Formats: sequence, structure tokens, C-alpha cells
Amino acid sequence: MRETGVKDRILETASRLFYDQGYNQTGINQIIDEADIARASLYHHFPSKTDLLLAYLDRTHELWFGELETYMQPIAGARERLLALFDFRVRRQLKLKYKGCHFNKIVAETCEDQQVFDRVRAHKDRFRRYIHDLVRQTDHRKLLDDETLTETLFLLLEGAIAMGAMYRSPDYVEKAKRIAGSFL
Amino acid sequence: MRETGVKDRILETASRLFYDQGYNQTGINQIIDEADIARASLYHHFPSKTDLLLAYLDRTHELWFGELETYMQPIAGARERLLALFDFRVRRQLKLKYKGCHFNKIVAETCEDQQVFDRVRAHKDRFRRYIHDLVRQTDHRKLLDDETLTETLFLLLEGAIAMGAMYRSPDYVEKAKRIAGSFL
DNA sequence: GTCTATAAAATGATAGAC
DNA sequence: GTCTATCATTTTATAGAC
Repeated sequence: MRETGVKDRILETASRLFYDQGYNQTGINQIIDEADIARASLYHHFPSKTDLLLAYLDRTHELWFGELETYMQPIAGARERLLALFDFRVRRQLKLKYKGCHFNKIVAETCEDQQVFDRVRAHKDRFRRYIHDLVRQTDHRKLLDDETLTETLFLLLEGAIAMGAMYRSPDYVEKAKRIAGSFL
Repeated sequence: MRETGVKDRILETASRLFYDQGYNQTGINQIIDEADIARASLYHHFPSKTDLLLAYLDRTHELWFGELETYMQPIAGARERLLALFDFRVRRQLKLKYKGCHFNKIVAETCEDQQVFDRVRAHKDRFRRYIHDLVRQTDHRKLLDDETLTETLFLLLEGAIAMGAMYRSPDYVEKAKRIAGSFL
């Protein structure tokens, strides 16, 4: 019956619950129940809830960029790709019910933990580099230099995702896309 | 000895703890201990933890705009005032140790609650209107129309505050200010 | 209004059998 | 590696005296 291994099922269930209802509002008991595994199996694979959190962040990071690559693969042209980043985020908002960025959410609900910071920053750093690489390939209007344009697009997206979570709406990312279009 | 009333002391203590260590990571017991009041006094003034949360949001909203007015009062000129919004946020980041926006944090760590949404949205709506009023008074470069410029400044700020919380740094708000300056 | 004592449930984590 | 049973705390909230 079990298509997936126990460890994967634990991590998948925990990931879903951590995002949907929050890390602190998700108890070990609920993970055990919904993953349909034994209590000790969880603690065998993940010695503490913090270990599960770190695994969640790593898994989310991998999936995130995997989905990005898949989404971007058929899109040609650096300018089109930059604008497609906004479409990618809108698509994710819809799928994830506008609950915002996984990484921002975790930062907001956990206290200072260096291992958490390392992971969320690595995620955002990589996304900023992704934008920067595309910006350098475009022949944009030069209203802003490459670095400033990169930061502008990045901050517009981050702000729009945060407001999307607050208003449960794709409007802000769509507005951000139009603003971005005027600089490109 | 008691300079402030019991109800105020409860709300002040809860507010500090909700922001510093998170709403879900703050227990009623800790609030009682640190406010140095009796258990039943808390439940007399705030029938549930959710009532305390709503009072926290209302209080934070009032204080936020009160501090904004005080900060902006001596600053002359709409363009200077728009740029001063970024300085105001940097000043707050420093004071609050870069933990980000109170309202975004609460959205990130509580499940859908209409009363919470109403308050956080009212806060952001009011801030957007504040920006819009200033934008209309400026004689800006017209690279963007008033509505788009308003939304750009707003999203840049929101993104920068979110990244400030992630990187525990004022760099993003300062970068956002420079970007804003190039549109004004 | 404020107090102490306590309830009822949920929390993260461990022990020891198989 | 997986299981069940259980532990010690902590959680939000209530009861009843003063």
C-alpha cells in the first residue's frame, strides 16, 4: 500500500501542515495522526521538532527552484522571463491559497535561530541571483542600473507577496508586474 | 507603586511579548508573570487570548500612526516627507531589532480570522492612503502616474521591511529609499 | 476587581517491547 | 525500524473566596 517511505510521508505531512496552519500551531501529534505513522518513527527520523523544521526548509527550497525551472523552461527571452517570474508567483499564490512566502512565514513565527536564518537567507540570495542573471541578459531601458533594477524587482515581488498574504489576493503581484514592465 | 493601571500593564506586557517572541510562543502565564498581575485579572479584562490579540493590534495601530505623525511633523515638503517615510522605518527597525512589521507577523502566525484580517488591512490601507496623499502633493518626475508611484513606494517599503526582518539589517530599506528617490 | 487553586487538554519527548 | 504506553510541562480557561 505505502507508495512512499515513512520518512517522506512524515516530511510531506509536516510540510503541508507547517505552511497551511503554521509551524507553532502544528503539534507533533497531528503530524503523527495525519501521516499515519507511529510516534517513535517520527522521533527516529527527526530527533526533534526543530530537525523537522530544518528539513522542511530544505525540502521547500529544493521544490521551489525545481518548480521555477519547470515553469521557466519554455519561456524565451530574458525580458519575458523576468515578467514570467511574476506569473510564476501568481500561479503559486493560487495553488497555495495566498498564504505568502514559506520562508518569511517561518522567520515571522520562530525566534532567532541561526540554522533557520542560514536557510531562509540562502533561499532569498539564490532568488536574487536568479533575477540578477536575467537582468544582465536584458537590454532594458537603463532607467536603473543592473544592480538597482535587480533590487527593485526583488523588493517589489517580496512586498507584493506579503500584501497578497494579507489581502488574500493576486492583485499586488499583478500590479508589481505592471510596474516592473515599465522599467524593462 | 503602580503608575499604570492593571489593564494597561497587561496590554503593554502582552504587546512587547507578542512582538518580541511571537504570539503563539507567548503564553498567558508569561504575560501574568511579567505584568505582575493576577491570573483572573487578565481574564477579567480580556476574556480570551484572541481578545488580547485584537487589543494588541488596535493599540499597535494607534501607536504606529502616532509615532509617524510625530516623526513627520518637522519635515517640510512632500518629496522630503515621502523619503522620510523610509527613514522612519529604518529608525523603527533599529528600535525594534529588525523583527519586521507587527501586522505581517501576526498574519503569518495566525490562521484565517476575519477580525485579524480587518485590522491588519485597515492598517495597511491607511498607510497606503498616507503615501498617496503625499504623492499627489509632489511634483514628481512623472515616470509613473500617481497611483502607480504610490503602489511602487508602498511595495518597495513592504518588501524592504520583510527582507530587513530576514537579514536583520536596515540595508534593504535604505536601498529602497535610493530607488524611491530616483522616481521622485 | 483581584486573589489562589485548579481543571482539562495539548505540548514535545522518552522507554522499552517486538 | 516500528510499535504502544507514558511522562513531565505547558497550554488556555474557570471556580469560588475575599
